[in-house]
Amino acid sequence: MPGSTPELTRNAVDVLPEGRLAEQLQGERPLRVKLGIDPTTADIHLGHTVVLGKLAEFQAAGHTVVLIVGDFTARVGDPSGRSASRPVPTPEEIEANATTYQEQAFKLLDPARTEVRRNGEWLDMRLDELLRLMGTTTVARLLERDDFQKRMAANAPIAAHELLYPLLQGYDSVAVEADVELGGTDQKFNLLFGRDVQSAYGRPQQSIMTLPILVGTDGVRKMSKSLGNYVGVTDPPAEMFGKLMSIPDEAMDEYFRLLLGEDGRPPGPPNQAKRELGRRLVERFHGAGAGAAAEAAFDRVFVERSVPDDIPAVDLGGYLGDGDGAVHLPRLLAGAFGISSSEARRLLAGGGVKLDGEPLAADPLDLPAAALAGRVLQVGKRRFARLHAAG
RNA sequence: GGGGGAGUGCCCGAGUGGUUAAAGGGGACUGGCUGUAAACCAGUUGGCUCUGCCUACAGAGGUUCGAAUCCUCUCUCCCCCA
Repeated sequence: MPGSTPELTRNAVDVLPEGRLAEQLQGERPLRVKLGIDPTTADIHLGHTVVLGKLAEFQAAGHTVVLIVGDFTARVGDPSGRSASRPVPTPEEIEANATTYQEQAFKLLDPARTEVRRNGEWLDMRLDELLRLMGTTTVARLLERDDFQKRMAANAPIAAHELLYPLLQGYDSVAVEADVELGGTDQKFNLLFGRDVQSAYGRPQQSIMTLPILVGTDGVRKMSKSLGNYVGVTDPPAEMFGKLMSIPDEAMDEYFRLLLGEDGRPPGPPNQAKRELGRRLVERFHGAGAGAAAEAAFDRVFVERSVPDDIPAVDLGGYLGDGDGAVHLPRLLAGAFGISSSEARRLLAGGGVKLDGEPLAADPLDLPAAALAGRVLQVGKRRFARLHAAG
């Protein structure tokens, strides 16, 4: 099969066992390359796309991608990198997420060369089958992983079912006859464990490849929805561009390398490089032309300090006081921006609220609707609302 | 099953009867500077019909003029023994 080892292993951290992938690539048969994603949150973010991008490379080389949507494993919760058991999403949430995941994954993957499977197909097994699966390993093996060692050292709980996670993920590999499995570096234990499960079931063992974990927009912690430092692949262009502009300079090299396949960030002023990063990633997810448009919109707001094109409209009608035609600002701000009215008061007092670009005093908390209608209310640098007269 | 320890605001963590909406740190937000970077400076960080009121220190009840702090029961977690 085509696809040279050096190309396909670019950016990889571990490719194990040594030399195995190269052998597999010598074969005649397209490889079955597996990735499992648990639909525990609604969005795929750029961090996931590091691995998805690698899968796309395998596809381009003629191999088959097996994307496993972990509708069943989502109920267990992957302990990887976790210092606590995670909250379990409801079946409805899992189902909703599972659907959008496929859509989002196809922003990078070729649907024609992707086999999408849900692991509920085979993991919802009889107890005797589960016992057989559990019998393939030992408690010591399951506990030897780092995250558990840390939890034990910290006296943090480990739920019994969490122990099963690697077995279940490994069984996925048996079920789909995976030749290769990809994952983040935090998946190394699970991926290697899959090999043991495969061999216990008399199947050929997969090789594994781990890829670096992308740092979030804060430049410190890994990108994750729950940490709020993520860029979602479905984020609107302006938001995506803006988030990318806010990453620390130090993170740029990594973004260029892992997301764009470059050797690092281009030379020149950091600001220019970051703009290029933003443009190119927006193009990738929103199509040609979207990048330049997002950049232009960004400049209007942050360089020219003017108001973005499409901002939400707020009808003053719902905020009028008792008959006197006055609008209570805290309530208006609360309704328009989804903050509490107490927070709105604080922002007013701190000079964080503007009307048509002019700071709004906290002194009169009630303003006549006539003084607000048609004007633009702004909180901080990036939250806007256009006010409309009642009616 | 027996014994011991612990549960505080977004997170960590101080506080063991009274000026405690609760020290300190982190994070976040706002303002300044700027490249929506970093660093730095300043402010804010429970809610509301906001010179006041309400809710809050796992939950419920109780003692007290007054409780996060004392008592009882419940729930959850950790450790040791079995």
